[in-house]
Amino acid sequence: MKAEDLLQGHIVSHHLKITKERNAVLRALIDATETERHVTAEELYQKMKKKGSPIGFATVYRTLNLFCECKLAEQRQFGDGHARYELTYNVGHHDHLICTECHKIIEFENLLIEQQQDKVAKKHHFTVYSHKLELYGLCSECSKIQNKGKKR
Amino acid sequence: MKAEDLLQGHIVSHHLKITKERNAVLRALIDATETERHVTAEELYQKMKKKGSPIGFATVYRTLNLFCECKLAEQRQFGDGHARYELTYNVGHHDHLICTECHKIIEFENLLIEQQQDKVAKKHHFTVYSHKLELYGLCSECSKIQNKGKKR
DNA sequence: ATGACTGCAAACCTTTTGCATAGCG
DNA sequence: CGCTATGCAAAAGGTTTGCAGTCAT
Repeated sequence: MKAEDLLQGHIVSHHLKITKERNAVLRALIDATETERHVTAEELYQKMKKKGSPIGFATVYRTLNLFCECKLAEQRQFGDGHARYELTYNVGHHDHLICTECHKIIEFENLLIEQQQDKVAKKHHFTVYSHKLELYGLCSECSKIQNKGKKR
Repeated sequence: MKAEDLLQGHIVSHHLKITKERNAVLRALIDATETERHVTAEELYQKMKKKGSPIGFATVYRTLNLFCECKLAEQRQFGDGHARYELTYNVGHHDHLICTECHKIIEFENLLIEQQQDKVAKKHHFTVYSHKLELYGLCSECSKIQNKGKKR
């Protein structure tokens, strides 16, 4: 089942409507997945403007919220005041390494960590539905640059 | 070295000034540590108003930012649109379990997770300076209520 | 006295909402 | 047709900033 189908199913079952705007946002989000992956509403807005399918800002936000509701996408806050959206459908869970210098984002998975999280949750009698793990620091390149600066 | 001394040191070395407002915010933040621990600017503002040391909103924010700069406190975003501040000085690192229903926040530490994080960082040649791990779900009490509701 | 700090209100910025119009089903 | 979606602009909500006056050093 493709992302498009999940969206269509959700739309049909909730008596919503398929529109060219919703399709366009989904396509833009899928495109973004190939490259940056974590996109802001503004970035999507600009992308679609350039691509010749201009769309209102409000519609971008409304559409992204719709996507989040049907679990097609997830919203994340990396702390710069801009919400970022990420396609999650058919993508395994993963966490993030974030370079505070060049803003590069690397994804990773670690089973052992997930297992420990379950243990912690159980210990506190929590029913955990989701989690976020973010490591902030310098990527390999930015570490090098930093070190150069420090020598003498 | 106490938190007050750290602040004073930072203030003196940066040619800033010790004021009753800054002292009051620090005291309010220390007080909060005993109970809720993760406080919003608004909560501090209200707390200080009630305590008879009213303060401007802008000053609360400016002071909290100052605290973050000198590593006395940290800002966190738990996703409800309110930045929360937490005293970090002399407090070991910890992560958070967050109840999405009653907003209870439980802190925990897990060495194994930290070790795995180091491994992941090393694998990607990252120099990690900080991290956030947040588990979202229902606390024991809210889980119970939820279950009750589900039983026809 | 000098320069930093405060309070107030206005400005900011991102996100949401109201309303009239357009368009899917 | 009926009802939802869109676009625009205005509103909202949290945080920051400018300014004139106050206060620490």
